[in-house]
Amino acid sequence: MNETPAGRPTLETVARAAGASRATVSRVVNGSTTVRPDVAESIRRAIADLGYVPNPAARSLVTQRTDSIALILPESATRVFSDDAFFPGVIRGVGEALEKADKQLVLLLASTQSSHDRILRYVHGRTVDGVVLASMHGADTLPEELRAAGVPVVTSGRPLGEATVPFIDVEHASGVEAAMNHLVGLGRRRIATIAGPQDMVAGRERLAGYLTGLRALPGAVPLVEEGDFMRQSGIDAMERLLQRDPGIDAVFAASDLMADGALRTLRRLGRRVPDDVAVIGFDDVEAARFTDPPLTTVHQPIHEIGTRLAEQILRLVAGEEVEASVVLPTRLVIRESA
Amino acid sequence: MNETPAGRPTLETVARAAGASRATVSRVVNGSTTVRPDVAESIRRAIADLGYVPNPAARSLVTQRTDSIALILPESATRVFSDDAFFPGVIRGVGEALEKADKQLVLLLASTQSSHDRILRYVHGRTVDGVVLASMHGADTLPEELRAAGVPVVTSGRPLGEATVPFIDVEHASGVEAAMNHLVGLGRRRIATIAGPQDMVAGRERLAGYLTGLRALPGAVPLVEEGDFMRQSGIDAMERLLQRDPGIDAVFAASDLMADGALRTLRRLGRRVPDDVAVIGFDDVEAARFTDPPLTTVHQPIHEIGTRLAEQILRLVAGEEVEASVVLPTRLVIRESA
DNA sequence: ATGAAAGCGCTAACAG
DNA sequence: CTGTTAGCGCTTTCAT
Repeated sequence: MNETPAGRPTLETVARAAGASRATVSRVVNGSTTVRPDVAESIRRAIADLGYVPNPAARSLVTQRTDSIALILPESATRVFSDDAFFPGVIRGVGEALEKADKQLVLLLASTQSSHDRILRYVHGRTVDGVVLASMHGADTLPEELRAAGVPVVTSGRPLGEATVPFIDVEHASGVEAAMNHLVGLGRRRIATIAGPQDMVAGRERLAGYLTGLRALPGAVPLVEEGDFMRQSGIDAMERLLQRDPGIDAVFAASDLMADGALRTLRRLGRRVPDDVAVIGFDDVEAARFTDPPLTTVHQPIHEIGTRLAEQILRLVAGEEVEASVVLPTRLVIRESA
Repeated sequence: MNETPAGRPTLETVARAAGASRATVSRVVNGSTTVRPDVAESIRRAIADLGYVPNPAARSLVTQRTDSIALILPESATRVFSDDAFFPGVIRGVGEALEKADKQLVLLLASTQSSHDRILRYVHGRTVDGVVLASMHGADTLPEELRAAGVPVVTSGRPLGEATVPFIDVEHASGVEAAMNHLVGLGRRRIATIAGPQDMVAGRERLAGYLTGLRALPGAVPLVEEGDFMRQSGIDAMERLLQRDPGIDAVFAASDLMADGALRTLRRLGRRVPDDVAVIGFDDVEAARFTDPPLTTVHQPIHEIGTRLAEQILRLVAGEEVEASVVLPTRLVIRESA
């Protein structure tokens, strides 16, 4: 059922059909200009007639290129994957940009620790020309190992330690500070935060932004509970926050999902939003427009992160230099919750 | 910066270092048992010392296998991608199952029409051993074209027309019927539905389930508004529904996102859920547990769809037979909204 | 402008 | 159990 009677046509097949040599056909296939127009034309016809498609394996073997890029999503990423629009958005961004460059996207899900090795093997085998790493946790050794393997790498999110590879990130802290200023301007004085995991840069920097922003309020004490960026943790953290200080009049959550969770707890406990408590999130995912009330949030250009990642890795693969880092702006999107 | 001083080690390099022939080294690499233990051992050591990793291109060239599977997400899928947990869930399922089989996942995003051709070329080039197609729209010609190309294919979701390739789907209609029975049992008599797009099987079958379920209510007339599975369309459809019949006491939405939208409209218009209007969704995405009130919904095993898809394509690629279709059960998950 | 020839790194008969 | 020998399909000098 899978037998191809005559086998797929090869360069040789086309060459014979067109009365040319393999080399010339190869030139036509690769768009060389040094082929006589009429010859090129007859070769193109033969290609169409025979339905010839180049064999990428054979091509890679000699060119040492594969024209494909790996996107690695570590465990921490896939865990959040189920209810967060961030990674799907990045995937889309990277995918679309790569498609324009006629490169393939190979998705490597590093769900378990063992897949770490598998990925390294894979990359070592040079099945891809470059790697885009959606790194998240600080302890991640993958960026460095990949770099050591000699593969072009770019990561999403600044690494926690010293950055050894180029990365794309967004202005977490300044976005949060804008949110804090907004709250202060609204007259809020008891501002709490639901922070993200402190082993991720995004979690740390957003918390730093909160602390900085709080300085605009002389004498104000930080009120922090930590979550894991997901909804349930926002629900729980908000409860703890209210227990610690029932007089909270505003809360900044480090993700929209956690902010939504906070909204739920506030509603359950009879607090009106934004009248009693103002709430601001971070991410500006689609769902933030549909919470009740709609969420004021710090927007980050998710799709652009993807396209920039793609852009950078394509440059690196082409042997060009790239900036050590690109940090995209964030901005406050004001909706009814604050 | 990318120059490898000595070039990557090849079979030949290893063979010389271990004092064996290329063939024997190849045997060791591929786990053949017919190699003398001590020889195998010294070869393994040489492999480790040199950091040898097989070149997949060279291997594919001769074996005609690539050990990778493509997952194609058509335009309709990527559009929903931004706020729906369905495709991310399927990707995870497929990815994990493939990882266990030591196969790679190549993600092909068919965002535009032009990418249709690109994909076909890609598949024709045999860069992948098989294809998993997340087909959705009825008019989709891709399944048939891929089949014609002679590549093993399995699709997610029964095709609208005649099924020409094996597929995995869920019991849409019976799940909806269970939801309808539940509503009827609750004493609801004016049951409306927010249907999905009618050019998708999921949309059609869920509507069919509604119509069938309605028959339990003698004399009841269908009340249908169509959405696109996303939140905003649920908001809008619910408004139209209420305009057509303010006395509606229950609504079945063909997706959780649309059900959430309906919840919002109902709340805005002062209807209490479930007291005045009961609401049931479909999908059982994570977000359904966090709507207000939590959504009663028809559960479909998203992750399992992914693993089954992987299982099937691996079978096909291995030359084994597979069932023409696998239809997974759905079940009603009762929460506070109905 | 075109062809001949070499070879990318690997596997798979086939001998031995 | 191991080595020799052919290629897999393509690109790329190097001649012509």
